[in-house]
Amino acid sequence: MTTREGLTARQRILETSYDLFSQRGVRDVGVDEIIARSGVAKATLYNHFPTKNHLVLAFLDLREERWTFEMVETEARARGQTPEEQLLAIFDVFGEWFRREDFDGPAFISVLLEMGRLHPLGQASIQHLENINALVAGMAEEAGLREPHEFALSWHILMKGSIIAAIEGDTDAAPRAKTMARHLVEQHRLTDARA
Amino acid sequence: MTTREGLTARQRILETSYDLFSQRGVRDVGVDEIIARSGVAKATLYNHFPTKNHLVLAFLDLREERWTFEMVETEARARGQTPEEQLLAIFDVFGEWFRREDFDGPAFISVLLEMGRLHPLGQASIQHLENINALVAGMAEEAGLREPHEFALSWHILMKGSIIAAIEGDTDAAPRAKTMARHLVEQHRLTDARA
DNA sequence: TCTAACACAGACGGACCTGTCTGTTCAATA
DNA sequence: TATTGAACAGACAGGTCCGTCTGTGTTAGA
Repeated sequence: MTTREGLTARQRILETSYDLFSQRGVRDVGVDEIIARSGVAKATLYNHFPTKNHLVLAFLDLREERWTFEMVETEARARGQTPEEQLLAIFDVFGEWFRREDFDGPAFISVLLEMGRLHPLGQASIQHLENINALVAGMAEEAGLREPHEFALSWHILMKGSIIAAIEGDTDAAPRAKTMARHLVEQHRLTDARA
Repeated sequence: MTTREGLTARQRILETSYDLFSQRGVRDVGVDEIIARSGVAKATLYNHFPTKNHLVLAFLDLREERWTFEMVETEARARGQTPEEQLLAIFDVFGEWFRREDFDGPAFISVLLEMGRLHPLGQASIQHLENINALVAGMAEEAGLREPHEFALSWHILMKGSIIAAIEGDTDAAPRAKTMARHLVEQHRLTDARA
């Protein structure tokens, strides 16, 4: 089952796909390149993933696990003492992500724009984006903010906008978004008077 | 030079490309489809545009003319009495754009994500996005806001974020962004006390 | 030792892509 | 009328892509 490096063929395929898809997009990377790079036979790939679309779906799931949950949620929760601070820490995590030399860009948004919202992969991406929304809404609820769902939708605009800005080259997109995010939190605090 | 419908071959090619590229992205549409749809010979297309990339560049220029200037700038300026109102009116224009049945999504961001920031088409898209930034900065200057360039970068985050949210399905992304935009304006007003 | 499951290697078909090429038609102009 | 430039029509080459297929090797367990 396992070969050199202690990874199964399926794992090697998925790891290679993760790297290539993240860096260059799902349309620019063909199965032949994935096969060559992961040192796997074509039949093996198609044994584990019936079509390329299935492989992309597996990639998106893995992306959610690593990016949404391990990088964004776990890191943000670890950096803040209070739920409010944890929310704001998302943009500190973003700031470091934006500056990494291997900054890979937004997988869900890229797939959504590449494939369109009607395509199955676009639909899957929308679902993953909604999961991010639910995550933010949950943290807003923990922070005792009012209208956590509406809050999350606005918050997510800041997240997505700052990511695109970072790709464009704005290296300070994260602190910029964080400032706006702070005002949004203030607007949603129950104890605060409404503007 | 001109044929039926009074359009030159070049114009027909560009109009067809505009519709197809806007709706489905530059990677999903091949030159054969553009030829068939615009009723033009292949040699004619390659007479006017040396490569497909040249055609995409012409599309991006046309997009800037129609979307950035005619739709966003002109409409926003027409709807507001004061420069501040004109800035905020951008999100009213967005609100109507998002709800149009032929809402076509963000061309510059899509091409940037599809091709990558190093590709010539990605570079061209970044340039067009920076032109939007300059436009916003100019309007901020007219409104007498402090730090118009920094303001524009934050403002643009709201624009881009709301567009992605709209594609995702958030039909109220525009008013949501407008609320945050209003607070951003307040933060940059000279006459206002800082927080 | 034999067998069954898995993985490797790579050819192949059919569809698509971009860009080039040949040849024809048509309209304006000299 | 003759010519010239532009566009039409479509075959074609060279490449890529996805997915199928055949055949070989390797490993684990009965």
